[in-house]
Amino acid sequence: MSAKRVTSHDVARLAGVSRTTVSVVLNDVQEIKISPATRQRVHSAARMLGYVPDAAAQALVSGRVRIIGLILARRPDHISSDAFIPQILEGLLDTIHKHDLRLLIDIVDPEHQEKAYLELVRANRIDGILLSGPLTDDRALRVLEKEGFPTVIIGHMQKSDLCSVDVDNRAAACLAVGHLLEMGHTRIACITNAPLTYAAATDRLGGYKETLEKATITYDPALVRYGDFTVESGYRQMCSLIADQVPFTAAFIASDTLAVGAISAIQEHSLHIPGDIALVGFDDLPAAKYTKPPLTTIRLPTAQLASRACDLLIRLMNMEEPVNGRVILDVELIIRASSGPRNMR
Amino acid sequence: MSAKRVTSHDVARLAGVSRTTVSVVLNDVQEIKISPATRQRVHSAARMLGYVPDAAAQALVSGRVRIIGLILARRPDHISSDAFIPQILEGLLDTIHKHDLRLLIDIVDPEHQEKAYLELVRANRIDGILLSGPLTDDRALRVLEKEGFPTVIIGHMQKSDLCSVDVDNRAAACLAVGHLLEMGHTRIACITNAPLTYAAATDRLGGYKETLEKATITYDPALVRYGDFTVESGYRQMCSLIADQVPFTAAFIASDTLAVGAISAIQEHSLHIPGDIALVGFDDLPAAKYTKPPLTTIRLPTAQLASRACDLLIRLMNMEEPVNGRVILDVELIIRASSGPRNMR
DNA sequence: TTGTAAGCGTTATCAC
DNA sequence: GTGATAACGCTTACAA
Repeated sequence: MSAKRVTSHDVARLAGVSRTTVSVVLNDVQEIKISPATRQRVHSAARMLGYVPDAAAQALVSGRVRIIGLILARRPDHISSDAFIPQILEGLLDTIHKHDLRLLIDIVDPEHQEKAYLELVRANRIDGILLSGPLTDDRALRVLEKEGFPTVIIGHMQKSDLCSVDVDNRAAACLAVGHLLEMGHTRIACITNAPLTYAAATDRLGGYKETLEKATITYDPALVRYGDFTVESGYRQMCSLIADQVPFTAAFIASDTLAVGAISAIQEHSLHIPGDIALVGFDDLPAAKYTKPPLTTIRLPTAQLASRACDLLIRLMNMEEPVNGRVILDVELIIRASSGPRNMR
Repeated sequence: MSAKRVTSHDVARLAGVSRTTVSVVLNDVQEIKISPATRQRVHSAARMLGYVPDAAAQALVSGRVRIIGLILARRPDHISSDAFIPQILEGLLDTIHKHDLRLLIDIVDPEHQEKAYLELVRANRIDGILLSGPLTDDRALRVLEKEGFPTVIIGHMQKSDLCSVDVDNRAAACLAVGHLLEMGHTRIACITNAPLTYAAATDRLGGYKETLEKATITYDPALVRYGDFTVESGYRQMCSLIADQVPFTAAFIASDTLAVGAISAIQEHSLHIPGDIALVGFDDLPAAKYTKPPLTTIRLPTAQLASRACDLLIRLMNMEEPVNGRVILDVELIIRASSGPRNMR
């Protein structure tokens, strides 16, 4: 069936040297001087045979597998439409390739994340973990933290000293709502991206409240709805807002996904965006540019988040104590047509 | 730093047995009878110590790493907005988990795919390969084919006997264009999803031509444009079609991504969809449901494609010669508002 | 400078 | 039934 494996032994024999020499030459060990001639012979023998060292053998002896584990905590029914996953991958792959690492990916249900990654670690399948998603601070994670296993969170986790790379969701929400204030709106509704058990949802709602307070606008719970990740929930909650007849001229939708649903709801009620209701979303998903009208939103630097997290992780893996275990990246307000000035009717 | 690794030795000692017994018990080797009492002792010792066998050691001795490699051939600048990636992952993960496998993912530039996966194979990092994307039939791939390394293509590759799971792009295009014919259109434009060097693009264009021919409509090259994966190219090519003033009342856009751009172009020219130009897309991306108007399109069973490919691969890995090396899955025409009947002006 | 030998943690083959 | 012992392919002291 498949051709017999080429081992360092074969290379050694062809080059007329010992396996040690092969290893030394190919790993470019500086301490040991090898004559250029031998070096050359080894290299060409290796190339000729198409020799690639066995990863398992290397791992067994070195204790490192050169694989990073990316654990995505996602609800199973939301994976297929998760626009962040490709962005995270994009951010990761450059760095990973540059360091000659590989990426092992696993998606776990946030409800039962527990052992998924602990087993990866225990089996020595990965040298470090990148975590993304709505994480609960579970036992497994605390074990890793205590053991000092290289771990970086893309996003945030409460009550944890693990390294993380995140945006300031609260400040970002302030930016979004502040923009609506500037456009002259004072009755601003809010639909959260998720239930408040999710930290990001709480933070974004917190930013919303804070901005209103600063502008001495009383917080009105009647203008707030709680979303649930999906387009449908955006649609539903916007319908609910409109149906309640509590007047508002703008809305901060803490997720573009939900905003798409909200737009649909608004237009079904024959209301105009931004004339009747101005909209600001959150995330700047690829789709945001192509909604009708294009959606003003907060751009999340997802790829950079991932790439910075990866850098941090690699430093942890190399035992260089990271200078800064908590990185906060800036977001950007992307102004498009959905957030026009208040309609002067 | 991190706690010392728990080995089978530790488990053996705690259970008061030999390492062999530990291995036999934990791997549930049927041929060797172990007394229930010892069995029990081993299990509880393992659980107590949190023992997980070292993957590298297992791999070294068994020759299998229990990892599947997913190679995505993608242009680097298109990764972040590739809506297929999450769908593929979704299709894969169930099967992978069920078989206690892991997923190693790598994204390679289609231009320089060559060695990326060959090295993974040579280093024994993966037991099988899943390939997705516009593949060129490169040398590396032919080597793997000759060696009989378990490989399955999600999609299609010309001149290759590798296993694959795909849709019939030509038939799918026929479905799309046929629908437009049924709606009374006879002047139907076409924008391909990609340059014709990509097999899927050729096939879809072929289906377009075939359907017209069957309806005895002469193929008019002036109505055909060649897209290039991006929203922008969809926009540009639709502008070009409109600018040329060759009359048409409908268009088959062989990718939803491009269709989004095309919609934008049409509306910028103050034309109405479907009144002035009816549209059918291809792929049924998550966004298709939320364009304005919602996009009629061909639903690609991406997740199933991936999951079937994974099944096939696992059978290959287990040396069970697959019954059927070429699987073709059905597509579905999703009729939404963008493909209304011809405007009776 | 190069080769010899030990050991990484597991599984598999045997005697016991 | 159970326990030594030999592989798997590599790296790395250490010896030559």
